[in-house]
Amino acid sequence: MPRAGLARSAVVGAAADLADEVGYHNLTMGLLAERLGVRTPSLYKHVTSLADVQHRIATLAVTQLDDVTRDAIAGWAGRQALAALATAFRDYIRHHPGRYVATIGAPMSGHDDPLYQAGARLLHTMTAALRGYCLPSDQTVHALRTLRATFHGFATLQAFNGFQRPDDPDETFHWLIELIDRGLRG
Amino acid sequence: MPRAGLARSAVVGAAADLADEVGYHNLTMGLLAERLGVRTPSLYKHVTSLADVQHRIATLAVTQLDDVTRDAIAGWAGRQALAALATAFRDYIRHHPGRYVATIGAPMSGHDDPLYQAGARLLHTMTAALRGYCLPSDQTVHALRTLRATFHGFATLQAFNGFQRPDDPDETFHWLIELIDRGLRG
DNA sequence: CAACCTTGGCTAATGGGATTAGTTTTCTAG
DNA sequence: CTAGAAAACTAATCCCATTAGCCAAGGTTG
Repeated sequence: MPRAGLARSAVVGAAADLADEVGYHNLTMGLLAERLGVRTPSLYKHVTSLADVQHRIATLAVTQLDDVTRDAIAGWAGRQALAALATAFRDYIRHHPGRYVATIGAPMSGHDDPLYQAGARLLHTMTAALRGYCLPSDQTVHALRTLRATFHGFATLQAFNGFQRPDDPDETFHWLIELIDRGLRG
Repeated sequence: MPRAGLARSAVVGAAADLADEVGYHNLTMGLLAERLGVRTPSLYKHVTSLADVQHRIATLAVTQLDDVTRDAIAGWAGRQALAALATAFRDYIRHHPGRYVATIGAPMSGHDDPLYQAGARLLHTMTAALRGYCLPSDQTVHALRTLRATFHGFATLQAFNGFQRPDDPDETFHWLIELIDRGLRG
């Protein structure tokens, strides 16, 4: 048998790609093995289970999400930063729907879980994006949660084709950003 | 064999209860059959598949969600209506986490799908809740989508235990309502 | 160079969940 | 009282995750 020369990162990367292509819930060990040119049980030399794969996809996604949002908000403040953050978020989800679904409700073992740490970094980035609004420190938590909830909700609706009417989702998106911007002042 | 005397609605009801108890993704045909005092294959006399059960749970959930929100906003307008709507939404999800998860990304076949129709009724109810803000008609769509996205996002984060910090989610919730209220004026 | 041993792949087998086929029992209408 | 529809049941199939146990590849070490 010629060796496939797999590395864990290659397995996770392929799994993430596959999740984006076929949908997170259709990602199966058999499919992943096929994509890697290997038999299903061989995967268990690199990952411990399907749940493990899913957890790693989630971690990858949150890490990448932090990267792109960090880039996006660089050099902006206030409403510009908010819009940049939201747009980066949405674009990532549009291009990586499977990865994104992996992050929804992904279980975390504790504070030393890489997924937790990636999440903490992302939260930190989002905090930076809000800096321009000069919120009182006791309100930052609420603002962050609001942002998370809003982006998440919008992304989910869009990802699952929740906008049935013909009206342009982009327009709604900008409308939403304006609303939050107004709300964060006042 | 004494007959269990099942009806489709009883099956779906038990499935919804079970989903709330054990978690949507742990709902299995075997578990459902056991709950109903019946063997697994017998269920197929009442529903066509697990996907069918899931779809029916989603429809039930959206219908009930419409009922409770409709009751909640009756007699209120403006910010009161908004708060009543949001609170009803959240309470329902808190009490019925499994049902709620069923609605996330539930596939719909078309405009004659009962799930679609329940969704349309709910949208109608939400429109009524916003009436007090006297929005220009071309903005109603955007406002509705924003509400949906926001509630959905908040509910998801709460359902999946997304609020890691010790700060009170209730406080965030009220903060969020204030923010939207401010945003809807202006 | 050759024995070695770790690594990564394979086949075969197990177990659980969904679903189908075919049979039997219970009601209910006539 | 009986026939036939409705609703259970048992047995069997298929798909997927996972485990057990075997084997080759290829670097390492004397």
